[in-house]
Amino acid sequence: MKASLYHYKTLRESPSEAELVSHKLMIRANMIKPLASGIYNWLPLGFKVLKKVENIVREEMDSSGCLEILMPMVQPKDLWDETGRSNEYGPELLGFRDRNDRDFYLGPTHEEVVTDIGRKEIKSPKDLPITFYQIQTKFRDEIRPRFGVMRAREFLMKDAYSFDIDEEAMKRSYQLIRNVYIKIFDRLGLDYRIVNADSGSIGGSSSEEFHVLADSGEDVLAFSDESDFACNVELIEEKDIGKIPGMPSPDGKGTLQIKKGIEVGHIFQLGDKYSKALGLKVQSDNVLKFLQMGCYGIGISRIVAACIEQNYDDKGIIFPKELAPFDITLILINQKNSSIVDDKASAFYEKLKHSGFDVLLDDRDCSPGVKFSDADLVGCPNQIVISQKTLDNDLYEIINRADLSKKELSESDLFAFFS
RNA sequence: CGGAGUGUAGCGCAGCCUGGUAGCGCGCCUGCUUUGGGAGCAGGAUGUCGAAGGUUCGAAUCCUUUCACUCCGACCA
Repeated sequence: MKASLYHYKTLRESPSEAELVSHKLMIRANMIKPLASGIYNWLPLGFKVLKKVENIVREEMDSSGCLEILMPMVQPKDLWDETGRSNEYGPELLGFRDRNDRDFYLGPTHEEVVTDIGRKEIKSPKDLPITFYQIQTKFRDEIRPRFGVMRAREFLMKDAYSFDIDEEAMKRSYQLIRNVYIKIFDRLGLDYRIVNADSGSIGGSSSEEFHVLADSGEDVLAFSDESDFACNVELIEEKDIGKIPGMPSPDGKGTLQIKKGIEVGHIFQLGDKYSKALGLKVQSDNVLKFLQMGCYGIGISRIVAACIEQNYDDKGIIFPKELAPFDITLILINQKNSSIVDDKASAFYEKLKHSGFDVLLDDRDCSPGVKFSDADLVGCPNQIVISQKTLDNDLYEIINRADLSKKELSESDLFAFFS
């Protein structure tokens, strides 16, 4: 992509409403633009990153055998009355009425709809196990949206739902998806923890959350310094929270410490809560059995913000390789007055593209400082400088965004460096 | 919903106290010069001063109402 043709416009100052680092940087990098409280436009650069997260999640879900579907965002209130959640979920449900006086909600989650699909599609134990998932916009009328896309009212989520014949099988499905989640978050390059958590209004017997560790996190996690034990302190009596640091771990291994986390994934063993409420059952061994369900969420848009919370410096975002909007930014110095720089860069750009790299060619007519600053701000992992100086020596200068170290390499060394 | 704050050009802000018809920096447009870490000079465009009502000869400024946005809290797969 040529920067002159891309909507590559950054802000020097962050708007006053932004408080969180990720929110400020996303706005300065022109990734997102607010439309209303908790409702955002995703502009080209931000959308590109969002799609990278989405694609990683999709790839891993697909390869584990989950089946992608797309459920409607608009859901009939009747369905929510069947499970009783139209009351339970409360004012977070944004509803409206159609021209025939039928009530609808904008979907905050899809247990009801997917269970309805289940009772229409799953007729026999032979149809099991099966897991459906979707990547789709959710709407929750949060009491207080904040922190940009971190806690937005409208946001992008991957939600998956497993169906099994009995509890044992359900637990297997749960474990399988738990492992998929581990793969996903490893690939995303995030520092995260899996913690026991409260199931809240989704319900079910047990649930675990995936948290990206960050000081700006809204959740407080307690975990052992020697074992895998970890939990969300929402499970602990408030008066006891202060006593946690230094306490022996409940599993007997190590002592507890506390860190803040951003919840980016949550997996639940739902049991038969929804299958009973909506009558989802099949005949097995001459008896009708309610299906055992699990549900599994990942906050796609939240991950973009959480990733930035974990990867930035005073110059801007430092995207991990898998999420960077571009692999390489080519920075042209004074290309306007040097046709050699211009020609060489164009040829090199094509070559990199053909080698499979996603490259941003910064051919804008502006001073080098602007290009360097913008490249640092949007956080692509590598910058390659092309100037008369480097061309005279037949070298390319490559700058590593993470530590801003510089290296001069010949073209062949450079390709070797990237492969 | 309780508490606090902010709305003035695309962004950041001043002006308001003490009423006199709107300004600064960045950005944007034009031209010339410049080009290795947010360039210089010259010229230029852009505002229903969040909205409505009131007071006044006159309101960005004072009063009332209202809307939006942000922060703290409660809340939150």
